[in-house]
Amino acid sequence: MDERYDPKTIEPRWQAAWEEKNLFKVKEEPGREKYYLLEMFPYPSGKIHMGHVRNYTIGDVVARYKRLRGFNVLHPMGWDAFGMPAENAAIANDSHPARWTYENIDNMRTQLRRMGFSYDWDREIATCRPEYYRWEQWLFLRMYEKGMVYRRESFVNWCGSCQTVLANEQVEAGSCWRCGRQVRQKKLQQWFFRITDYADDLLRYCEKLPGWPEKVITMQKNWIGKSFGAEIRFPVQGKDEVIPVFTTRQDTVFGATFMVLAPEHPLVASLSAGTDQEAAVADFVEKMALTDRSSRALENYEKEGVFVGAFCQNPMTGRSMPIYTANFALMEYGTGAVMSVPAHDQRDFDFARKYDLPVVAVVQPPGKALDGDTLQEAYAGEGLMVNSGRFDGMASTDAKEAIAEELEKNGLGKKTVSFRLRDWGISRQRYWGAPIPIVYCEDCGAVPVAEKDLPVRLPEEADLLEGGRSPLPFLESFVRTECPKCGKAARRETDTMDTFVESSWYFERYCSPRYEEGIFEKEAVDYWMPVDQYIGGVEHAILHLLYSRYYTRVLKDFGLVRFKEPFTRLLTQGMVCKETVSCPEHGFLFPEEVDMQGEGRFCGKCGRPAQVGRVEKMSKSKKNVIDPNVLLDKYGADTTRLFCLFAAPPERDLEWSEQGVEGGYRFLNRVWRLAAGIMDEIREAAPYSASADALSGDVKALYKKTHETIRKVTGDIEDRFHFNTAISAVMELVNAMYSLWTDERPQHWAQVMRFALETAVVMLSPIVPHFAEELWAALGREKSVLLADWPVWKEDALTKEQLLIVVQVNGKLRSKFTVDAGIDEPALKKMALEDERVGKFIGDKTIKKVIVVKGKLVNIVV
RNA sequence: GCCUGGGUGAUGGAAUAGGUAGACAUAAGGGACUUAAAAUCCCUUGGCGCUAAGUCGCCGUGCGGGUUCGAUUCCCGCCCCAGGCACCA
Repeated sequence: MDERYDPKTIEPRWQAAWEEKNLFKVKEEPGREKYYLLEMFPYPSGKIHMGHVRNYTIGDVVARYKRLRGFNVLHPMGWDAFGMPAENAAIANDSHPARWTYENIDNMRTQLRRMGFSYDWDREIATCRPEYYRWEQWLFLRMYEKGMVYRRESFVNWCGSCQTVLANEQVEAGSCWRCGRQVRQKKLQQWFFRITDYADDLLRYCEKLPGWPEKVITMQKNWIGKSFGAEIRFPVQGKDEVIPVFTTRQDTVFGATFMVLAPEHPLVASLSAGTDQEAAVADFVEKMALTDRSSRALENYEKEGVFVGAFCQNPMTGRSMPIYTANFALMEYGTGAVMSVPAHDQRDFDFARKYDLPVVAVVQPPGKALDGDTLQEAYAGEGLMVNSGRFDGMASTDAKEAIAEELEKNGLGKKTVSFRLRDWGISRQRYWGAPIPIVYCEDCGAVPVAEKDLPVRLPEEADLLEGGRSPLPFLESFVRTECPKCGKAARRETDTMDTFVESSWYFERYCSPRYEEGIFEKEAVDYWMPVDQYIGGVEHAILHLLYSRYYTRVLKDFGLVRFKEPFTRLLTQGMVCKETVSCPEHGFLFPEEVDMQGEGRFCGKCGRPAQVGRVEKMSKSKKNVIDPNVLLDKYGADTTRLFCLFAAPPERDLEWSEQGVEGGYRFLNRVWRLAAGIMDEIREAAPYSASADALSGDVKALYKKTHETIRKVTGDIEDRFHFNTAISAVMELVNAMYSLWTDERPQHWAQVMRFALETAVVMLSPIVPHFAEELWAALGREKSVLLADWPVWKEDALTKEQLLIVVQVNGKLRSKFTVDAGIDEPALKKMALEDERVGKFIGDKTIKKVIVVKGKLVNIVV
């Protein structure tokens, strides 16, 4: 073998060899146990970043490990290829979203190949291809038939000068990010998936995802947000109208002194019509329409509202309650109307004090009398009922139940639950997405496209219009069609689907990515799914994962899959972080713009001292990024992979460190030097596999250490994915081999060294695959290390003849000694008590108790 | 405000079931090799104190309590950092 470790020559060679022998290509093998390992597929933004490198390295290690354990491993990769950045880039570069996307895919695929990941590239998919999204459209039609999709009016952020919708992150301080014009809320007809029908099921199954991180489960639960309460009906005075409200505090209904409606509530306009409040209400509603949602939801947003000019009646007290419309009421939650109980809700309290509305306390904390007129803040806790008619004196928790019953009995309301989760709006007034397969006919209305006419192709010849507007509504060749029902001239839907739809089922498509007869091949999905291990960033903990869980339920309802939960185990890896460096004049600096002089940092542009800022997530805007290509050029893929795994356990944040990378590179060189140095002597030796008893001294110790390392590494990878400690265990083994690499050649030296080295190579192979292949071949192995077996430790090689015993006095470490493993408890106790150093601490005190932990420790209590 | 993590040497991190705190690595220092440097190999390195030498003493896992023979680990209260949600009635 070569004297020098040279990743530049060995890495491309092994990548080519794997590809040539199709080593990562898999198919269903019904008799063999499968393992589906999936990493979240990337958006093809142009370049792989360190976050991808880390995510896919973790996944690749698990995939390769499971393969060595004998599993039939599915490990695919593809592209989440629709979405807005392609449109923005197309405008910026005067290009086309399709061209931009496909070029990026080619570029990123090349980068991923350079990393040596074990993907079955034959299964690659790009969601922007019609062969993919046609099945999304097909499922949309099935869902439409079943009423799982519907259309209604909903608000979007709208820029009047760009004539386009804006995503929330494109609204900057209430104005369009591109032209600066004030954004307004515009009502549009949009398509929705009825995800709320599954809210309860999605919530209930949160308890049945033991392989998911606790924090993701709680995030999902909170997002679904189930709350128990009651719907109460408030009649409007002098009109034949009723305002239903949802409340979780029906026990406080006697304290409801006014009503608040969301500005978008239909009754706001109708109730104020003809009153002297009409103009004021209209102004207020218009003002709210100009305020974008995100700033309306800000914490210290001042509560404001106007009286709508009408009153309703508290069904329990008969009290006349003024009706207001206010900014803090949300149309999307509950019924869009709030019964306001200022004494027991802080928002209502703030509002009541501002507009001088009556405050009536109806729940009193234990041993305290509340007075609505002098109250300083709302009391939201439990207590005793007062001012509540026949419920007075009852505990408020009991009153909740009793009042709900009373309301139900009198037809004034009922117990109910409400969810925070809303239906999933999937319409995007955008070009670069999957067309929604609907046609609008003057006579028949919205009509689904016939199945035989799928896919509805996105016309790639279209160019974006000024301001980034979608060209689809203006593209006659696309829009003009015939009604599938009556054949008359009709117009196509020009909205496209939210890209979260594509990513909600791609993992199922991977099972049979080229299948043309249906959304997927039943046998393939039945064999591979569900995903055994899913790995990705925590930023997708809510939406992507919730949508995928929902979509899988829909597929199950259609009998297309047999399971409800797509991902058995989930790992959310931490972020990749780095310190920021900024210059007082030039702002944030890229690492290559910083001059390092010892500890000092200077701006590469003006030479002034630069500020070293906090360690933060790598991002282009903070310029604290490292280009993986630079690492690949300098150190190679194996070192890059090793660093990502060694510097931190996967779920924690990883702090970039050039020295850490150097350290990884140094370790590989160290192993290489050892292997090259002893290769001639061990090449012909058979790896030692007989009993440890036939060995002695350091050779025996190394043999045992090797078995211990196998156990440690296997446990770390199998149970916890703690690659950092697995690697450190191999480092220890290598250090042990170094200390045996002297001029001495005791008996069995070559066999044991070979065994240790070979074991280390196999265990390192998931982590640094090219490196491992090279050493494996140098050891004379003809087949790829991918086809090797994961090493197995021998229990009898782990047994120790000598044990280190720790002696404590009153819990403090005072002495240690080694004993024969066979020693019995009384003898051990005796040895501990007779120990000289222990004696010093016992002195003439009386021994109260002696605790013996077998094989480990003796604690003497005096 | 609510919910989740987390806080351990100079640094990244280890301690898997309550049992030797600091594995492994980085950085630093020393030595060997070299004309020299780099690379490499070996050694030292939590803090304080004492010593001729240490299998020496004391302190030490954010802070304050508790449980226990024994707590980085379990319980209670608090502080700080990161992430998520946030007028959800």
